[in-house]
Order: sequence, then structure tokens, then C-alpha cells
Amino acid sequence: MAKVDTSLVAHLPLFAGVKPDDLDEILREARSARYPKSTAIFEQGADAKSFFLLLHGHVRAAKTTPTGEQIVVRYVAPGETFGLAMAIGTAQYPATAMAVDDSVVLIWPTSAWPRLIERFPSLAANTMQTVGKRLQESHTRILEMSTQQVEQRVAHALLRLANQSGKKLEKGIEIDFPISRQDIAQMTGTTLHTVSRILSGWESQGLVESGRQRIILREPHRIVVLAERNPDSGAA
Amino acid sequence: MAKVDTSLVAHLPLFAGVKPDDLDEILREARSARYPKSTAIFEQGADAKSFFLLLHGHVRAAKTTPTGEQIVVRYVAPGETFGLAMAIGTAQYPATAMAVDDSVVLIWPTSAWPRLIERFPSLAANTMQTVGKRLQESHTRILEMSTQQVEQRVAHALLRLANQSGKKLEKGIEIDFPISRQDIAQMTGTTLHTVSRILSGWESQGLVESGRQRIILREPHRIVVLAERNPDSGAA
DNA sequence: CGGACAGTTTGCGATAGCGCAAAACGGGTC
DNA sequence: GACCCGTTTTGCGCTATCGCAAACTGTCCG
Repeated sequence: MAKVDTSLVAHLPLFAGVKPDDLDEILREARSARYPKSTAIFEQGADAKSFFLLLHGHVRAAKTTPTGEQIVVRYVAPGETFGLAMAIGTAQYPATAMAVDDSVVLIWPTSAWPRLIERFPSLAANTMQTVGKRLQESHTRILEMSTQQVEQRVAHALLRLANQSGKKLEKGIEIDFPISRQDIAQMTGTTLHTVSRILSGWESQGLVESGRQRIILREPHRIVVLAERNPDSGAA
Repeated sequence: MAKVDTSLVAHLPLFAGVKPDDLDEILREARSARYPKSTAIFEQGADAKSFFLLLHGHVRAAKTTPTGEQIVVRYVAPGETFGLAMAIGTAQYPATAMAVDDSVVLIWPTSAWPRLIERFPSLAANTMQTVGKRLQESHTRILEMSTQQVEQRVAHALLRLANQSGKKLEKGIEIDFPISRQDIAQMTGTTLHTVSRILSGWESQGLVESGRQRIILREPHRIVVLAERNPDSGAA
């Protein structure tokens, strides 16, 4: 098993307050693995044998209903953890994780968690913060779904993606991994058709430039305006 | 300050794995307070000076948008904690808490938290579980809002309330605190008008009996069916 | 180079649920 | 016992969004 360079991960929030030597010890318990694009990392409902830290690539966490509909819970960016089922006291993964790009992850066995947090309390504290932040994001999402219309929700979703995984280029900000209209629909609680119509509209106004699983925000500022505008105060 | 009887709270999940003597020490750091019906316990955005454990009554946690719309994040039942901002690393409360019934709470100063979890690690672990559970509930709610129609969401919301705070009586299960159509609307992402229409419909079918801020589920089982039915497989 | 296919666009009805408005209904108060 | 106020009910028109269907397009593959 290849040794993981501590300098690559030392700055991550997860390891804030952990001493270099300790970090070394923590990393020794992990192995790394590569998941090619479009492969599943774990499935919803499967026993949570491991938890993960994403090093490279992008991972989509999605939840499926009994009737087969899906929603995207979140996109994981490099440096973030996922599959933390055990930390929150669940024996099975509550969602499915899939690499949307060729991805490299660190993997710890779930069984190592209790020992790790006992030896390194900041790990527990940092994880708590992470989970807390996700909880607040969920509440924000619920708030948006309750009070905003689809166009605003899509605007917010794209801005968040751009913020989290945007690649700056001359033309604007490009979302740095393949994402389809369907994916955006599943993030915002709508249908791919509606998303397509909205993006078409924006494209003709020069707000975005988009193609097959590719979106560039050309005028982020104007999209912010869209996201925040009160529906009934709009143009004629 | 009146001393809190440890036997009243020892069985709570929050204190699982805490020794009686330790529990005593933990409780010594808390004070208790009474909030009459309809009084605010803390406001969204205010500095998180304290965290709370509900002993009696019911508390509604709600989030308000910049434009004044509200959603109900959750109803707190006796034995549950709320206002855990500091645990999740936030200096301000992300929501407003209001007593919906005369309520009694235990209050710890936020500043006590770091010391408490250091001395009693199970507190931290238990809190992590709680937060994790809430995160999953949020995801479930998002899933429902994305894939189900209003009637099903209302059914789910009422079943959850009945489960959490239902009082069994001969006629059925009564939700044990005052709750308006508006409240239910804010839990399900719809309007009070739509909730009213739905409940009227159910009432005429004998599924519920309801009045001013009062709801009794007369036929929980049939409501479960409603909650789960696939929209397009319904009656003619 | 010619499919074949997944993803995207677009048109066109259908409709669930909203928004407004007005009326009816408790339930507590003086 | 009359009154007042917050809650609930209900009617009615409107529209944002869905759902289906069909055409289109960029990409990968042989």
C-alpha cells in the first residue's frame, strides 16, 4: 500500500488541530483507492464498512425512493469526507455514492473510528462541525424548496456548485465536473425538462454557456440577482 | 436555583453512558426555566449563549427568510435538546425557538460545552448521533418535497407528529400540542389554504377529526396508506 | 465514416396547487 | 351575553410546472 503524503492533507479542516505525527498515525490506518468515472463507491442500504476522504475527482451522493426516484444529496469535492454513517450512528449507508469523475479516495475501516476519535478528539470535533454544517445546508435547501420557485432554486444550485467546484476561466466560471440537466433537476426538486428550459432561456440571454454535461456561468453576478429576486418584483 | 432530580433525565439518550455521579455534576451546571405558551426562547441570528434540554411542553424551531416567510424546522418534544449551535460550530442560532405550550427547559451556558464534552465524552458521542439523525431526517424531508405531492407530505408530517407527540385516546391519536394549518403548511412546503382543504377532505372521509389548532387522527392506518400511495395508482 | 446512444431541446396540453377574497367559525373576554 | 380576534373554510380564476412525445445533437465506438 502506497504511503499517503501528509503534506497533501494536513491543511484540511478534518485534520485541524491534529499534530503532524498524529496525522501520520491516522493516515497509516487508511488505504487509498481509485474509482473510475461512473463507478459506485458504495450503495444505499449497504453495510457501512468504511468511511472516505476524497482526494481527487468528484463524487455524487444520491438517495433513492422505494419507487425509484432519485435526489442528489450533495456533490463531494476534494478534501471533503463522505460515507460517515458510523459517526452518526447508522450501520448502513443512507445514500449511494458514485464517482462522477475519475476519483481517488482515502478509505478507513469503520471499525477504526472509535479508536481514532478517542486518541484524537479534534477529529471528533471537526467531524461534528462538518455534520452540523451539512445540517444547516439541508435546512437552507428545505427553506428554498418551500419558498422559492424553480428558476431561483436552479440559480442557487449552480452558484453553490460554482463556488464549491468552479474553475475560473476567461469566459466565466465552469463547473468542474460532468453534470447533466437531470442531475440539476435532482438537486432542486424539479424535472430535467424544466431545467433544460431554464438553461436555454439563460443561454439566450448570455447568462450561461452550456452543453452536454457542461455548464459555464458567464455572468455570475446576474445569476446572483436572479437567485435573490423576489418573484413578484420581476420584469414586465 | 432548584436542584434538578437526576432520575428525571437519567434515561434520556443524551445521557446514555453517563454515570449517575457524573450526571449530577452535569446538571449542576444547568439552570431551569419556564417559558409560557407563545414566548420566544431564542431568536434566529442571536448570539448562542445557551443550549437547552426540553423537560416539559413543546417547542417549535422555525427559520425565517429575508422576505419574511417561515418554515418550521422541527417540533421539539420533551427529552430532546435544542439550540445546539455551538456544538455544530455556529456562534448564532440558525433558527427561532418558541414555546408552543407552557414549557420547562434546562439551560446550560454555551461556554460550559467544551468542558463538558472533555470530561464526559459520551455526551459528545450522543450529541453527534442526535445531529446525525436530524441530518438524515432533513434528507428524508427533502426527498419527500422533491418526489411527493402535497397530500402525501401532509400525511407524513401528521404521522410523524403523532409518533413523536401523539396522545392515545379512544377516538384515535391526538397531537398533543396546539398546531395550526399554517404550521403544518410550513412543515410541508405548502399554504394553509391547501392544508385546510386536505384536512377538510379527510374529515369528511372520517380519517381525522380536527378543530382549532387541534388534530386527532381517527384512522392512522388509512393515513399511512395515503402517505405511501403512488399518486397515479389512486382511485378513479 | 456511419451508426448508436445518451443527453438535450422544444412543443403542447393537463393540472396541482397557489393567491386572493370573502365568509363562517370558535373561544376567550369584559 | 355580546363582542372581538385569530383560525379555518371555501369559491374561483390563474399559472408555474409537469408529463408526454417527438425531434435534435454531440460523442463515443467499431
